[in-house]
Amino acid sequence: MRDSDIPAIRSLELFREMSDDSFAELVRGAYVQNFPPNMELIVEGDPCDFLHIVIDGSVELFANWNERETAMTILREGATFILAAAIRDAPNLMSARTLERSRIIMIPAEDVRQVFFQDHDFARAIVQELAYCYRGVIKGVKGLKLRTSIERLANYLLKLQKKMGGGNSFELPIEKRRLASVLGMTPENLSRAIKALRPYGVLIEGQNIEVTKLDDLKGLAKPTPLIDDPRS
Amino acid sequence: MRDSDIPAIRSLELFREMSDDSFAELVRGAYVQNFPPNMELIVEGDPCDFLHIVIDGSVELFANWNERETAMTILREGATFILAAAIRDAPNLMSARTLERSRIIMIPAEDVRQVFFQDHDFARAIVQELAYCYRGVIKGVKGLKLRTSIERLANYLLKLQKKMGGGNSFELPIEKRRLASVLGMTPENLSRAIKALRPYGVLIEGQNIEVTKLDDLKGLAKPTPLIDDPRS
DNA sequence: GAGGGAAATTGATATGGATCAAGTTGTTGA
DNA sequence: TCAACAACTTGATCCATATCAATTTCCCTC
Repeated sequence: MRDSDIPAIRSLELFREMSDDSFAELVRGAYVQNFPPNMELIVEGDPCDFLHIVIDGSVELFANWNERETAMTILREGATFILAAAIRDAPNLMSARTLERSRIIMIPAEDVRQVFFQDHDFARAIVQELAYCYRGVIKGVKGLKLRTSIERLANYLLKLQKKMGGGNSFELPIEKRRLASVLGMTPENLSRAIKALRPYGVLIEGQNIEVTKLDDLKGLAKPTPLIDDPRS
Repeated sequence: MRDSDIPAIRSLELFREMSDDSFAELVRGAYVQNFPPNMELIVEGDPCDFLHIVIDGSVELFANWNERETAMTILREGATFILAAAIRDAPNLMSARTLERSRIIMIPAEDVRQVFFQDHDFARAIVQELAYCYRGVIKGVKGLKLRTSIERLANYLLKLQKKMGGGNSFELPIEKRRLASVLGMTPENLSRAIKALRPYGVLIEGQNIEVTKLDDLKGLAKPTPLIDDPRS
């Protein structure tokens, strides 16, 4: 690991409050690596040896069953993954691949469990992070079971629009076929869903998104913090 | 709380390893109560004041959006709920209602956070429990996104059969309409799915289930520990 | 700047699952 | 014991979404 990485890591929520000693111990055993796009970092079913953290780039978590595949989520800088498996010393439930050139920290799961006991603040941070992830998945299930695919798309766009600063023009950060999979639909259907949002002021051309009639879109999407606010 | 409740609580995984002092502190502030069937224990969106644990009976976690409702899961003795919300001091993402007469412990969330810091073993148990719940939800999402409703039903039956001792005759522990909702389908569709499993040796009449050709059913269900094993 | 390959779109069609409308069975409580 | 109500089932139909096939667009590489 380069020394220049350390401040960025230290400033992550997971490590911000812990003691210098504990942090040093975690860093000692950690690897930081650059991966090319489309690199499989971990495979579903394999034992979990490292807690991973995305420093830069993006990573797709996905799962397979019976020849089928689905994207579970897309992670960006600051996100941790495989925390639950690392804590339980259990096999990974999801695979992970980079979507672009990405920089990843890998901390031995054993070290994480170790430092968890030594450092109250780290323990608190871990449990907060885990609870945060849990709630994120619950929100995802609620979206899947309670909404149609068009409603999910509409809410995704609203969330993205907010994240991108609230303007009415912004960029789609991922390929459409991956977005389709995350939202639980086929690429073909996403295309049609996009067209179906035209009357609500949504225009998507390539990666460019324009959202004019925000209120109309909200009227369709009916966003609620209990599904759509990642904090909360 | 009755003194006679204490041993049962102490023997739960969450409290088994902790010190007597810490346990006493938790118990001091806790309530144990019997609730009638169909009682709303908590409401989605409300602040979370208590960690709940089912001692006896069963509880349905469910969620609503836009006039629609879905069952997220059914909990039985030993299960905790609203742990993540309690830890994050965040609003409940799900509502809960009893399905039958049930006995529930309620521990003030504040006490849980307090004792988390005092007692390493409790902290470890909390984090294990939370990671367990997280992985449970992930498995649920995988089932929802990767399987058809008939495949979900088939896997549900295989899991239940195993849980009930492995015989080829056992009872459905919940109403079909709730099972339908948990599995992400309508009651009408569950009826048809049940009929569609006849050729695979499944016969369900009322609450009675008979599973003859296990191998055929497994051939259809293709169970995997990465979705269907609650431990793992 | 042309060629090739992947991604995206479009149209046609199939299908899983939802909805609606009766029935039927089952349960409960007076 | 029976009335009343809820749960379940069944059939008919509808709708959302998947699938299949054919282009078209985009992007990357040479």
